[in-house]
Amino acid sequence: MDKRYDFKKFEDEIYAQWEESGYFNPDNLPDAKEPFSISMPPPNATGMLHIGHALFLTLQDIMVRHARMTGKKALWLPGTDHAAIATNAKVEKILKEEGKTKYDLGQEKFIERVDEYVSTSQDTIRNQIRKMGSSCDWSRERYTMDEGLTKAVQTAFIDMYNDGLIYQGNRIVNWCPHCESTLADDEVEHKDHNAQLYYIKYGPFIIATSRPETKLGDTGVAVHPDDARYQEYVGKTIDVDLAGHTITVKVFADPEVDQEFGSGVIGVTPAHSVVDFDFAEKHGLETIQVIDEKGIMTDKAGKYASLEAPDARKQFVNDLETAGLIEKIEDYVQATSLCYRCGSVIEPLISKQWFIAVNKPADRLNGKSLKQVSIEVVKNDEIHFVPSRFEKIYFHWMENLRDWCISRQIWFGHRMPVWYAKNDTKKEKPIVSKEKPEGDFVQESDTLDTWFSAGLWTFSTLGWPEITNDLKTYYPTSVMETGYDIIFFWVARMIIMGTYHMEKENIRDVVKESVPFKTVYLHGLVRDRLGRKMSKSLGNGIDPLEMIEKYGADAVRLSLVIGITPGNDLRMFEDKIKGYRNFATKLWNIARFAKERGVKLTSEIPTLEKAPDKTDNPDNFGPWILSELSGLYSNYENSLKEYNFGQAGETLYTFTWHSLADWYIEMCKKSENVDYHNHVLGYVLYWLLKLLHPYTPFVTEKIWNEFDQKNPLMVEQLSDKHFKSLEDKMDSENKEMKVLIKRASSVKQEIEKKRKQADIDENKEKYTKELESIAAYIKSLEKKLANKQFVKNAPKEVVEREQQKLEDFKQKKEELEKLLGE
RNA sequence: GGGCGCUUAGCUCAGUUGGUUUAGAGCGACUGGUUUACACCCAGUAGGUCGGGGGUUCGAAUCCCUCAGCGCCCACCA
Repeated sequence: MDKRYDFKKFEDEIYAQWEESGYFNPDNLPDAKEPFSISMPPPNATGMLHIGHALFLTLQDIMVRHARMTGKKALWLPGTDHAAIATNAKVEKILKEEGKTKYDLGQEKFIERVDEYVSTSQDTIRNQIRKMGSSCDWSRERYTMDEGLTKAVQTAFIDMYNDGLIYQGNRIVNWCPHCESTLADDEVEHKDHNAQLYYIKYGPFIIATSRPETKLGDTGVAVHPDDARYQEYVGKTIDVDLAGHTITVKVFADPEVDQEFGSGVIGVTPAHSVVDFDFAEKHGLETIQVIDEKGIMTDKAGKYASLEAPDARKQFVNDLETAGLIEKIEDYVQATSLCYRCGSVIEPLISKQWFIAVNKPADRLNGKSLKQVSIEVVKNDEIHFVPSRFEKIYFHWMENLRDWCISRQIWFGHRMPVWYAKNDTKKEKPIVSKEKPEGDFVQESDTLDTWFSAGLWTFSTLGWPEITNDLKTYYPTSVMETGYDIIFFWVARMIIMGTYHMEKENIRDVVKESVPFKTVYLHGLVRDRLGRKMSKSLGNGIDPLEMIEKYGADAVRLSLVIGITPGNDLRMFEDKIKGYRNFATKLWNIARFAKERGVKLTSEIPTLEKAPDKTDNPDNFGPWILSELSGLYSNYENSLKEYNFGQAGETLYTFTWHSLADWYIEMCKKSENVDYHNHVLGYVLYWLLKLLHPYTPFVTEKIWNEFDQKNPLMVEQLSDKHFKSLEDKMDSENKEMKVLIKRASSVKQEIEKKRKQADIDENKEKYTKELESIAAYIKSLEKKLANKQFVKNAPKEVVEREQQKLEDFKQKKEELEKLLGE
C-alpha cells in the first residue's frame, strides 16, 4: 500500500467498477427483499454541480448505501429537470451573443436549439454526480421532457381536466413583463422598498395609492361598512374626474377595508391588483385593463395610451397636480412583488390562463379537495417531516393556497394536450386530447409550469401512467430528501399530485399508498464562513468539483455531513474539507499498519479469554476496543434511524481516530501477543469499513480491495444480528468482560499517572491547583449528597452515580497528594 | 402584521426526553515529542458567568416567562 491514500488515482476507477458491477440497480441485489427508494431531486439539465447538490447527493447516498448494506432493495433514481424558464432564458442568452432572438428562429427551431443544448450539457451534470460517488441507478435515469414523462404529463393533465380540476379562466395572474410569462404565487418574491403614497382628490373622496397610473382603470370604490363618513355613497355609481380623464366607479362597502389606513377609502382597480380583483368578483365590478403585457398603457388609458407605465405615472401625477387634485404625497415603505428569476417588478394582470383548482371537491378524493387531502396526509402522519417544525410551515402554506396557475408563455416546456380550431383565435373552445383532432386545429401555445412535471416526479419516473413493476415495488418512495427552501415549489406539489393521481381506480390497489413519500427530510442551506448565501456575484462560492480535485470526494462528503443537524444551515469553508482529507489518510494508515502486520479481515468475533490476567497488560485493550465497537454500532444505527447524519458521522470519526488509532493501535504495538491482536484488529477493521462505507465510500472500498475481499464492499452486509451476537457474547462473558474492560481503562490511567510523575517537578504549581479544584468539587458533591431533598427526589441511579463520583474523586485526590509528596 | 430558527471556547459546531460531562469536538494558538501506520502525526496546555434578566426544580445549556441581537419564511393595508 502507498504511504498516502492517493484519492485522485483511485476515485474514478472505483466508481467505474461500481457501475460495472451493476449493483446500483436493485434488480441485481437478489437477496434483497424490502424495498427502499429515493427519487433524486433532479438538477437542472443544463446546470453545474454546486455545493448544494453536493450536500443532497451525500445525504441521499448515505441513506441508499446504508439501505443496500442492510439488505434492502435499494433504489436511488436519478434524473434531470428541464427547468423551463431557466433553460429558456439560457438559450435566449446564447442566441443574443450570436446576435439573434428566438423570434428569428421561430418556436420550432428554437426548441430544437434548446434540445440540442440540453443534450450536450446533460452529460456534464451526470458526470459531476458520479464524482461525488453517488450510487444511483443510471439505468433508470429520467429527464422531465423524455417521452415517458411527457406521456405522464399529458395523462395527468387530461385526468385533472376531465375531473374539472384543471380549468381555463380569465383571472388575475402574476405577470413578469421581462420574462413575458405568468408566474405562480410562490414564484413571486416580496421585498420592501421606499415608495410614495399619493393622496388623490377622487370625486367626493380622498384615496391613497402607490400606483396612480392604475387609477385610470378603477371601476369601484371600497369603504368599510361601519365608516360613518361615507355611508351616503354606498351603493351609488359616480363619475370621477381625474384631470380630464373620467372614470365611472361603483361605491361598495366591505369589511376588509381598514378605516385607519390612509383615508379609509380604496380606489379599486380589478385589472391590476390581486386584492381588487377579489373585490371585483365579490361585488360584481367591471374590469378595465390600462396596462398591457409589456408594461405599456393601453387605449383605455386615454391620452396616456402607449406610454410606458412609469412615464405614464409621471405625466399623470403632473396633470393631477396641475388640476389641484393631489392632496399630498407621503414617503412610505411598500412590499413590492418581484419575479424570483429576473427580479423585475411583477405586474398583476388579468389574462386567460390554465389553473388547477385546489379548493374544488373531487370525486376521486371522496369529495375532498386537493388541498384538504394534502393537509390530511400530513396530519395523519402518512407523511412526516424531519424536522417536524416544517409541518407547521407546510400547513400554513397549504391552507392559504389559491388556485395554481400552470400555464406559462415561454416556448420551452411541456405543451398542453389542448387544441383550438384555427379560427378560434381567442381560445374559447379548447379541445383536450392527446391527439390532434381531425381538421384544422392548432395546439395551445402556452407551455406548462416546470413544477407541474416536477410534481409527478416520484411516480412518473417509475413508469406511470403504465402500471409497472417499479411502480408497484417502489411507490411510495421511502424518503424525500431536499432543502427547506423548496417545500412549496416542489414538496407540496408532489403531495398534491401524488395523493390525487395515485388514487385513480386502476392504480389505487396497485400501489401501497397514494402519498409520494413517507418521510420528508429537509436539509439546511450551505453558506459561506460568514453565514452568507453563496453566490456568483459575491464570489464566495465553494466549487465542490475543485474541492474533490484537491481533497477527494470522501473529504467533501464528510465536511458536508459531520456537524450538521436536520433543517439547519451549515457553513462551508476549505479548512474543514482539508481536515476530513486527513481523516481519509488516517484510515488508510490504520489499514496499512494492519496489512503490514499480516492482518486478515474477519467477521469472526475474537475470543475474549486470550487477554492475560495482568492489570497493566496492553492486551486488555482487545476487549476494550470490542466493547467500544459494540457501542459505536448502536450509536450509529440509532442516529441514522433518526436522520442524525451528523451525529452518526461524528461517532465514526471519533471511534476511528481516537479509540482505534490513538489507543488501541498504540497498545497493539506494545504487545507481543501478535496473533490475538491481529485477530481483533482484523475484526474491528472488517466491521468499521462497513460502517464507514456510506460516509466515505471510496477510501473504504479501496482498503477493502487491498485486503483481497471477494465482493465489493458496497454490497457487503451490515448485520444487525452479528452485533447482537457480539453484545450477547460480551454479556454472556459479562463478568470477565467487565473486569477486562476495567483493566484496560486502568492501564490508561496508569499511563497518565506515569506521565504526571515524570513532569511533577516542573509542574508542581499546576498540580497543586488541580488538587484544590478537586477538593472543591469533593466538597460540592458531599454537600449535594447531604441534601435530603436531593437524596429523596432524585432517581436512585443518579444518587448512586454521585456517590461513585465522590469516591473516585477522593481517590484521585489521594493519588495526587501522594504525587506531590504531601 | 404573523410565524420560525439561531445566540455554547478566537473560528465552525455537537450537546438526545432536565441528572452517566465540576460544559464537549474539530480547526486555530501555545508547550513538548516522534522520523519503521500516519507531520495530512502523537502527548499535553490555555481558552467558555452556555446572549442578558427572572422563574419552575433537590438539580437547568436543556423547561417556562421576558428583553436584546442576528437570520429566514409567510402576508392582498390600498
